[in-house]
Amino acid sequence: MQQGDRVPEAFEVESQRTARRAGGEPLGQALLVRMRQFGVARLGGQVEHRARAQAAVEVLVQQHLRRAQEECTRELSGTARVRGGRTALHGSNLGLLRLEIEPRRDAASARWSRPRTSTILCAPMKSPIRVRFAPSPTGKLHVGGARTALFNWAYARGRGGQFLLRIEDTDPERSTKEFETAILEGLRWLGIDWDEGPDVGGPHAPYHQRLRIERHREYATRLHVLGRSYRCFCSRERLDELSKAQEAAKQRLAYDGLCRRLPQAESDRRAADEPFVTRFAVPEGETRFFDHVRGECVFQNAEVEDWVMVRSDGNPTYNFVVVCDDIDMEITHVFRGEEHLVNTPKQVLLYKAFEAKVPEFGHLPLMLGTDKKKLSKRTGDTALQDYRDKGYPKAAIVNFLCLQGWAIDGERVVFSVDELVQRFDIKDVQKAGAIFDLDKFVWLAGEYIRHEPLETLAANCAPFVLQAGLMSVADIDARREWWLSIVAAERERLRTYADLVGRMQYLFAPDVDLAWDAAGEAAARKHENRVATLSGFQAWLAERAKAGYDPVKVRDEAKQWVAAQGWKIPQLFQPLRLALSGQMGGPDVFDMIGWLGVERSLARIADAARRLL
RNA sequence: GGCCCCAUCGUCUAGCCCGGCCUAGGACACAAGGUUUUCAUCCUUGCGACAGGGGUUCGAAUCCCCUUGGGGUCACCA
Repeated sequence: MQQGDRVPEAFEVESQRTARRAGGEPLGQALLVRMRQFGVARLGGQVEHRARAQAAVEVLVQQHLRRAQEECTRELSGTARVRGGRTALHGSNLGLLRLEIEPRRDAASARWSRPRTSTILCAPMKSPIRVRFAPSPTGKLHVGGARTALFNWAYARGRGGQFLLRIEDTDPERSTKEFETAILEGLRWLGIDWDEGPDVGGPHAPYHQRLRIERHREYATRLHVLGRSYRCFCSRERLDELSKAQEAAKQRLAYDGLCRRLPQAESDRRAADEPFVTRFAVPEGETRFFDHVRGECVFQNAEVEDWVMVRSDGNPTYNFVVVCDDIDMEITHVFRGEEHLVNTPKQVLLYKAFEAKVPEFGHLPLMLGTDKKKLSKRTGDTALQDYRDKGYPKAAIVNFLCLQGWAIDGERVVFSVDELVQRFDIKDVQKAGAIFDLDKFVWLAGEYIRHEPLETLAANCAPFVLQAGLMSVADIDARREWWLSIVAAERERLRTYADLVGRMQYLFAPDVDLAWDAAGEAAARKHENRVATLSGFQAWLAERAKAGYDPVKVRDEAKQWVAAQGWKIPQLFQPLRLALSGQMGGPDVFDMIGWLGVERSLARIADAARRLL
């Protein structure tokens, strides 16, 4: 698992939730659970909340036992029961937990293990889990990136770890401050916060990769001194020819290592007046690493080329700096998109060259377009901003993004961010790529809208109505009741906040020659006596409204009146709906009359009667 | 093409690691019906999958192998 060659000294900590998410309840001292039984493994964990301690510890122990089993199948087999978990958490810094390990059969020897008990020592500690999201400000925040950030964040928050943000702006050509700001803003909008980052600082500042260049150079020098890298003087031309020849010979495309064989003296001499890049000298053998999504991964080093570490202009490349920064920032878990899987052996080799602890990885499945290829602009909106601008509720976006590659339990679809944090585990993410299911996204957005408190919904819709120029802030304030009743009536038809604009546009249109949609007009025209009913109703309403207009009363009376005329309900209502709104569907027509006012309604009915002849 | 990854309803997924509770569960979409002044919501029902082939086993969606299919990646970009 961990390099496949040793059992880690202590496992990374798992915890229930961070203090800040504990819903205002008082928290106990953060405790580390350390177990030293079984002769082979120590299991670590962190527990925070007293009331939850028992359950938390139990979960931890189960999880860690399971991992320990994978780690050393022969030595360890069993499930643990935790007793007396509370004793560990009486506000003291130290505590003891007793474990009972049930007997279990060892598959290899077919022998039963002895039932055992074990004691765990608990001591406070800083959570060692540190994850990061490292976007490159060369474009808007991609929804896939947003999901990666979300998973990293949830992982950290769910177990008392730290989440940091680092801006990978080492490509000066394409990086812009605007994109950087937009990305930060987008993440924050989603509800993601970071413990360390470019704007909030932190003990490992700076968090702009570009500003860490001196540090990167130190690392590069160190590697050079170690003899793990070498200068390469090969010209572009030679490299081009090389790959052309390799392609023709159907060989793999890779640097052939010519300069690796250069004597040191010659390399030093040529370095004085010739341009060169620095390549990493990939050793022989194979490289293993643990991936929480895919399990143990093995790559043959022979397949990894001597990649360029430092460019001819002296700037290090991505694969190099990402490792330097992750080492410096003490990153313990690297969760990122699957496209980075093939970069991983290069990076692992670097960690080893620096004799640094290799983090655990987790390569998230790609988000696919309808063409089953990596989600691109060709097959739909890819930027988080696009969905935000279209008025998708952010909780729906978060929820939906998580659903791409992860499921809370297979039954439930709608869940909150809190639940995500509580339940998310990297090991539960799907290995296969997920096609971005827009239909489901739209449905989910509607689901959130339908459950939002009315005031909140109205506030969320308002910017779109404002932007469309339908109303001003002053209008909304002045006609608050009116505005809210419209939102309330339309909500079940909304899938995005922006949908409201189209739904209520008719209220602001002129009363003559209102735009009609085809389906609505067709529905109205299929009634032979449409003009008669409309005109009849117009007269009735004009008369009736003299006594004041109350939708509830008028609705009842109108229905009776329609029945008395011997008409069928749709004969009046379909043309009437068209007359008022120009649309086929919509809220109750008497509500519409209320919103429009009797005066304007009568005008529209008269106009429709004329147009429907 | 080399290397790597993946494979359950049309789509998102549960189950797979630790084989029997699976005549494979949920959700979206679709279809039918009900409620309704329409649209929508809501409710009920239906349709619908373990890629194929070999093993291992008393038993495989679950473990192993092969085939097929899909994807990723092969920059002095991140």
